[in-house]
Amino acid sequence: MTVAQKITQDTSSLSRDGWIDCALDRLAVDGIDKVLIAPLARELGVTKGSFYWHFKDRQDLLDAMLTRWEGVGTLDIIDQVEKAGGTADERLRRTIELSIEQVSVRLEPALRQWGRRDKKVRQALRRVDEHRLAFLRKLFVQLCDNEVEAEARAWLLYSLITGRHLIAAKPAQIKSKDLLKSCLAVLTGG
Amino acid sequence: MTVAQKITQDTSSLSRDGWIDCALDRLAVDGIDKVLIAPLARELGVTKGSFYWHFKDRQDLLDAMLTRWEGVGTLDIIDQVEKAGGTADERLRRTIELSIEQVSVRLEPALRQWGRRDKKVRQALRRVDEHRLAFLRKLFVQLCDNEVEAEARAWLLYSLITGRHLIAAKPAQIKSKDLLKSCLAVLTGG
DNA sequence: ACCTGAACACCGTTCAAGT
DNA sequence: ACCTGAACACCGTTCAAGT
Repeated sequence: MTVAQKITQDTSSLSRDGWIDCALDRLAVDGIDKVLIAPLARELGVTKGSFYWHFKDRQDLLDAMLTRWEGVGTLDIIDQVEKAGGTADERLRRTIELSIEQVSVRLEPALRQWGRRDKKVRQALRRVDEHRLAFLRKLFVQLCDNEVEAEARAWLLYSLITGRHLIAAKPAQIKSKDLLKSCLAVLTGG
Repeated sequence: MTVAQKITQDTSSLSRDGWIDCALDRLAVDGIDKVLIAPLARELGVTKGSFYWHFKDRQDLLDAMLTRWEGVGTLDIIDQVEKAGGTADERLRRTIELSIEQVSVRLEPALRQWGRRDKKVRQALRRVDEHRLAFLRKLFVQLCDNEVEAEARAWLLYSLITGRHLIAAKPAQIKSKDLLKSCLAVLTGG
């Protein structure tokens, strides 16, 4: 590959990435059905026709979005926690702290809803969920020394982390920001 | 109101209900953004124009769908459990059994995702979620005699009930159908 | 290589016209 | 009272034509 070709390709792939970035923002805010070519084109200052140079069709863009999501920002938390080390208890506390700080609070629920209709998305989610659940299970096994109980605790905590934003109520006895901590205390102290 | 007027109104409201039924089915299967007038009209065998006799616009249909959802099928489980009576432990077990049997497994997650974008939907969900969480909290208080801990347990269980369908993994140590039961055992046995 | 512009089918909305 | 049919704006997709 010549330098000219490489530069050209980099530019082209930057342009593709531009569409993907824009589309992921839209997914996080409005859901997959609002990821529309015409509005994205307006936002990027080009015509819709130009989209079809970079992508075969709308599905091609959706596939690229999924690949991007699975490639970055899904394994960060586990890596960070493992690198920091500590006891199982400390690792669990660090995990929920990082879950709260996490930026993709809006992206992941949108992706989960998308996954209810799209098999490829479901499969990508399954890989991520299994990895995270295995991590949590491993930590709970060290605390309760029982595989079945550890699995139940892992599912309870992971359901709370992933599902709490879909529950519209506010806790009555606990401050919202302390909810995860109080729940973890129940799961580790029991 | 004359009988003729009543009959006319009933027919009209049946027709409105026909659109709403159809739309709720579509919501459950494909999400709110696939609740489109033209496809619904085709399914009902009328033109799109007729839609605008029964509804002001698409938003009017969405509002009617929400009202219908909040009116029916949200308080059933709690009513059934309370009517059957029993200890707090028995009531919790009945609650999760009925949650598993529940038909609206697909409708409610779709509605929750819709709620992330629509304030009215979020408010309706909040009323339902608060009612259900208060019910669970009340039962857990009888078991652990601690308001904060009861709240944490209620959130853990409710997150699992509402959020488990969005997690794409399958439990490794537990059969899928026993997951809720095993998790409840952790929450009541601790 | 990358983009424009026009074309076509489809959906939301309106409204005059039918029965 | 209830529906049709045509109209218009908007989005997905294609493709010939530009640079």
